[in-house]
Amino acid sequence: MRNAEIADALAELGTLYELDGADRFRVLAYRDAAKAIRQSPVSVAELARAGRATELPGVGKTLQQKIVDLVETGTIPAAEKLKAKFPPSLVEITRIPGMGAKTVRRLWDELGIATLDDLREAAEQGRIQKLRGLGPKFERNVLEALERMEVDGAGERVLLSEALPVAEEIAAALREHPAADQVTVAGSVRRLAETCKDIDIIATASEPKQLAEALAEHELIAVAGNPTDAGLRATTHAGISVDLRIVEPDAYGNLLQHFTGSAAHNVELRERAVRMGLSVSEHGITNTETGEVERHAPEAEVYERLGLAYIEPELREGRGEIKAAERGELPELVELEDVRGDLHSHTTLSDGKHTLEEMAEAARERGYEYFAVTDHSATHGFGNDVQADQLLRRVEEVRELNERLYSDGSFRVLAGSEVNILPNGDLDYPDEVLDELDWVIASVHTSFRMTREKMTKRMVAAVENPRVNCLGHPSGRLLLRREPYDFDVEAVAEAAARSGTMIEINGNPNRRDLSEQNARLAAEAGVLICLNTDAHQTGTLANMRYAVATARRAWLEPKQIANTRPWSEFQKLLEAN
DNA sequence: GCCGTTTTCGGCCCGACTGTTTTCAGTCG
Repeated sequence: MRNAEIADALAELGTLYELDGADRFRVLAYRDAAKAIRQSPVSVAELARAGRATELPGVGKTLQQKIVDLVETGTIPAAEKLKAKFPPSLVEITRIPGMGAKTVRRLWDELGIATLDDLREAAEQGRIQKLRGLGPKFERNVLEALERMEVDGAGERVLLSEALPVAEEIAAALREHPAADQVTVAGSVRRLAETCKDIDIIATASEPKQLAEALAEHELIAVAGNPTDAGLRATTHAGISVDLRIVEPDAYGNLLQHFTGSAAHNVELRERAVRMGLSVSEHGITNTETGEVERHAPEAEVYERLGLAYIEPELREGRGEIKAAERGELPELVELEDVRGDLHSHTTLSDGKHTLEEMAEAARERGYEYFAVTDHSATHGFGNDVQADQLLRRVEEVRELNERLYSDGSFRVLAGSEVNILPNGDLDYPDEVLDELDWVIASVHTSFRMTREKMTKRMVAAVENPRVNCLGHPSGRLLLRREPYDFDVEAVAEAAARSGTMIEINGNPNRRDLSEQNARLAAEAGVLICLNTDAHQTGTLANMRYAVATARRAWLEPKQIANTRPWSEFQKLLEAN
């Protein structure tokens, strides 16, 4: 059973308990545990079977047992009991914005509302507003929320690559406005998360309301609320909501810290503050004894006041960064400027849009020292396959190009291939063809639905193949679209560490694969990570920023990443393998 | 239900907003 399924079951059980009127902290415990399970890089089902699920933060003995029950029988007894008491469709209703478990329970008790259809009917008939504490406005909001849920996926998450350019464009426009002072993108966009629910922008301004009005009039904004001195809430034409908050300059750091999050990070930070006799909020830090409030214009002062080293936004996920900051043991994170080469790209030979020379020149212009072209291999299909004789001609073309354009030695192109890993773990070129290449990436492109055991064996075989330099997009996931295939990340990482095979973080913003959790696990296992774009045209070589973002969120330092090395050292890595 | 340089029991972040209320509960981020 997958981590996501276990997490879903526990989150549902938490909501069932909430409907049953359980203590809110108990409910919170189920939600926190579900989140930790969802984020775990290793199989929680296996952990629980081994009695080790309690190693996860927020999972104790009770939940350990419930996970075992779930994995072995497919259900949790407590959940079955509660589902006999309430229709499980009540859990659906709690997903409507503004409808919590308390309200849903009342509607069930007093009006017998069990489904979304029941709810719509009751609202349309005006039966909800007759209940004490729920008026006509609430009823109207329910109907509007139901409509929004049907019309489009309003409020759904979008890829960072959709949110980030919009956030940057809006922030830049606001900065230009004469009323603006400071403008910073906060929230999950600033943390460079994989996906974002909305865009948060923090600002100070001489004329706050004018700045809010400027946002309302921005060409990307489709719908805007009421501009005030406090800011504005708006929605772009693409359906992304944008929240602008304007504050006094002296508390700018407090507000930025608060709205950068994450929620988990802030909770941990504030719990620590409470132990120090302090109370942290977006308005400042209050001394609980004296009631005195300190405000901080620079964000770093917030961390300093709490006795912590400055924590980079990408690390603020409640994954141990506060303890590390306390001990001065935060990593020196890799930066985009550290990257000296890109080792996964496609050209017109397979499914790319630009030629070998166009791609090479674009890579050189980005300041790289080395660049690998890795078109798809013989069994790729879609009419994009490259047969062995074509590949060997490509090797000649690369040699000729290096000689013609890059003979001064400051830049070189590696002749490579992205070779398919066949279901049995073999590669789809003969060894003597692979021996002609400078660089081999091995990736899974077919037969995703193998058992965990078979898929693990398949990938371990590829990683242990002495002709393979690097494993490509290891999980096969597509963010918001396709789940990763099932394999044992730990086993593959151990095999890669043993055999000196690199594993890539694919910077395609749909992939970000290795994920940040898996990249951290692999690097800790001793795997050398490679940051690649998988660019299919010159423009997407810029996706290196997303590979770096994932690496930073995985706590990676330059030394853990192969292609931060200058060519002379990278070359030695290739020779050693 | 979890967890421990204040605790194995008694705590568990903080504030804004909304819609309904005469002081607040519920929901959200």
